[in-house]
Amino acid sequence: MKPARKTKQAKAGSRPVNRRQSASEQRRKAILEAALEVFAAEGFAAARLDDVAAKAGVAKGTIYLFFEDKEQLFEQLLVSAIAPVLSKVEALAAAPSSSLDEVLEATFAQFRTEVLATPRREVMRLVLKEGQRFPRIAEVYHREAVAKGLAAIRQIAGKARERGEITSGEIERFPQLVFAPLLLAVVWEGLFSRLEPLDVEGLLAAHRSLLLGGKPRRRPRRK
Amino acid sequence: MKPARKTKQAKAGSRPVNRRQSASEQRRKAILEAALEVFAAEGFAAARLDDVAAKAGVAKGTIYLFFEDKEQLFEQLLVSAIAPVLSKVEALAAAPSSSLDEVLEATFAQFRTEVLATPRREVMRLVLKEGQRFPRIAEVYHREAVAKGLAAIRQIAGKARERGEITSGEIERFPQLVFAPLLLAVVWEGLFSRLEPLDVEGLLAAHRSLLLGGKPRRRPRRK
Amino acid sequence: MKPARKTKQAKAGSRPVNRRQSASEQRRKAILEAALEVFAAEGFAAARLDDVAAKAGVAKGTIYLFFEDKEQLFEQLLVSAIAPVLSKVEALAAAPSSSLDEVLEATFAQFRTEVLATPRREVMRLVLKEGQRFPRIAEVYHREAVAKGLAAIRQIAGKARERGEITSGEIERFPQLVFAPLLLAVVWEGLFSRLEPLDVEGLLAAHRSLLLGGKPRRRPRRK
Amino acid sequence: MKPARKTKQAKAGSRPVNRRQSASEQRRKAILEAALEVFAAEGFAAARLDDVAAKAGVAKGTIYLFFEDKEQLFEQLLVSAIAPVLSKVEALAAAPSSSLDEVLEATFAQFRTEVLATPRREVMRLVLKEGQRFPRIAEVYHREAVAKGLAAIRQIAGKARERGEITSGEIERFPQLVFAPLLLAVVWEGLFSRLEPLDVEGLLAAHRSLLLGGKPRRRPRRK
DNA sequence: CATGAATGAGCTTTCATTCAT
DNA sequence: CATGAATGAAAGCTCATTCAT
Repeated sequence: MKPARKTKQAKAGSRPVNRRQSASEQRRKAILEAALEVFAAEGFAAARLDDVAAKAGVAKGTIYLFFEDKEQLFEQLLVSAIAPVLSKVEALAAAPSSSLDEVLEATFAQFRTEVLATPRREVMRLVLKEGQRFPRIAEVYHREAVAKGLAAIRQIAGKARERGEITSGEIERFPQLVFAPLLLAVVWEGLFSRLEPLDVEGLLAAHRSLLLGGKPRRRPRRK
Repeated sequence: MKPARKTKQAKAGSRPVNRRQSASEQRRKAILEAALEVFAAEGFAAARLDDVAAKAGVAKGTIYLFFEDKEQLFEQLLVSAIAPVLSKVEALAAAPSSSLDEVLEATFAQFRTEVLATPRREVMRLVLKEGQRFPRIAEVYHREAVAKGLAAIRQIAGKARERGEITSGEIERFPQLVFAPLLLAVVWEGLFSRLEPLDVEGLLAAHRSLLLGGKPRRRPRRK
Repeated sequence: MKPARKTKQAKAGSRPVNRRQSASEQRRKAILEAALEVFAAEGFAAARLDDVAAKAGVAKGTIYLFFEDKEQLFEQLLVSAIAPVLSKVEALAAAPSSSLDEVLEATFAQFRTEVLATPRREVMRLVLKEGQRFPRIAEVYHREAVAKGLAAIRQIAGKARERGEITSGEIERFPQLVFAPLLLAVVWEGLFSRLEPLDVEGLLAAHRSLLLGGKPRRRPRRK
Repeated sequence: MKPARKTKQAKAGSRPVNRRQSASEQRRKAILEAALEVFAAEGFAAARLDDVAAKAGVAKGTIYLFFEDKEQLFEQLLVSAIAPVLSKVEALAAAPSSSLDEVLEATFAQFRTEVLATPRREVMRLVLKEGQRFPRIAEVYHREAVAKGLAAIRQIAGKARERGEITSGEIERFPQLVFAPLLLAVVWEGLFSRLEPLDVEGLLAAHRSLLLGGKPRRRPRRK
């Protein structure tokens, strides 16, 4: 709660103040980015703030101008990274006409490009790794990402059943089943891709096929 | 890899030697058990060998009679815990006649009773959490558990397809899809069950239904 | 010793300069006052210049416009606080006619109102606490306060002996004996008054009685 | 509460155990002695545990085997040093026949040899310096030393008055007056003896003289 | 002049590892 | 073999001091 973005003069638009603000904001961002890298590589306990500072190009003490302590840095890092995820998935859920297969394909594709291929995948891994020791993080992730994602899947599956695209209610009762292979992909890429690469696109296509009762309508584009 | 398991001569030796060995082996077991508890609760970096020693009822120095250092203890702990898992799954795979649904039900049930309900679930979580930082562990887990498990699933799915129980080859190409909800269950129980309990049995029943193309033959027993 | 008190031209200068000077002087005073509070509460080493700046209502950097560093601030604070004490005691010593008892009563009363009841008591405590680590402070205090005070006491006692009010030369040889209970009062109030309140007025009255050989002439006014 | 002097086998009197115990006790003593030196020289806040460890001839971590943290070390140091002071003064008070002057002379002499000339004088100074920031220390010092000392003085003065050696009740009402020059001596030697040596023996002799109404019976031995 | 963000040396504390007993 | 006291490197955090604005 220290550098509480003093918005005074925000309207006057005076350059120096803005420059200051954005410089401060840039520093904060740099620290968060560096922290994500280091925490992702080492885990919370083994991460050294020295490394974070070095990677961010600031002095050790500077971190403490923005964050109370190591734990706060960690939590704020994850919380701030988790929050903005939801919107797009919910947008997909709200999209009216598309078939279930199309929605799933779009969703899975988005997951691959927006999560698996970006630093966000590290955020997800960190939640997996440290969520048990940082209940607040597990809560936030559940509230902001998991609950909303599952609700969206339920909604999508409900519409699909109404349209007759699927018959059983399994997905509505256990929307986690739709997500499970995404989780597996994140974990696999972190642990085993070096030993046995995983064709995530193929995996998710096959998953869609299963979800639709073995009758996929669209072929996935091979890369 | 120093004190390389002087086990498995239990029957051959003279009594006093055996007693010594078994006393030593008990100590080793006690340390490994304590280590699993502590590592599971704290993660590798935050775990203190003081706590391991206290929980195991030995002096701190004793740990170093059995293990080179903290890292060796951790790796041997996981390696020794991973090894014995495989046999039963492979036995299931080899069982000739049963239907796919039956094999899956038995496998999932076994996973629930043998992994989810036992300390082995902590082993799996530790692999998830620390596998990236301990490539050797990821390797062992992949070789001993993942690869064998996937091979077994492939084999089972192959037989089922030959028998016409399923038509598509998705499962054979991506046996990970069969395993994904198990992974999800392990993760969910660690992170979210406090916030939103998960009916694992129901989840896995629904999963089986999906894998079979939406036509399950057996109803899961509700508890 | 850098910004050496540009005071005492208050009357001669042109107005704007004066206003500037007095604004600067006010800042300096504010810093010194804040510093006294903080140093008194925490001691030199534990005092934080952040707190001083906040209490003084200036930025941290401003302190360095007036003082070279923390140590200079501390020394100048004490030196400036010690200097002005002497005059009044010396005035008392010079007062010709009054009896020893009267002079002592006046002196002790003055000590109670001018030191014990004011922030100056903190100055004295700080000298006690930090004088050993800051020899310059001990020197200044000795030169400006102790030596002059003892000389005054000697002078007073000399006159009293000439007048026959006292017979022995103890006080002249050890004027510290006159001062000792004052010191004790300062220390006691800092450490023990919470546990066992001290009637300082009574103490000093009794002390006067002893100094006069057990024959006090005036009764102290009870408050 | 860590090294809780495990007295097991205390009776068996086996050498090794005793040696161990005394080795541990010696270490503890060494740390306490070193700590007294360092704290006395620097004050609590400025003292570095590195220095304490070096002076004690142990590693930094060793301090933490005996004391929870810096503050505990400081408090235990003072508390343990304060406790044993009382006995001798109380013994003097109980001594039946001696004249007040004799008792005072013995007491003051003892103070000079047992406090002023020993490290105990640093203990007293530390209480003066840090008692305000460590109320527990002020309490202990008040309870163990001050209160008992004052009670003893009161008792002695009472007997003296019964015997007609003194007439007034000042000392009984304010026994602090007897102690004040001792306090002054401790402070003076710490701050000013370099600038102006103090003949403590003479001071205390003169003080005795004043306390007795100006009629001392015994001449102090000049050194 | 005044500011306060930034710095980094320095301190306390922890804990894996060693080794005399 | 087993112990656990001792070690000291390493890490988190503070705060006097600086300097661009």
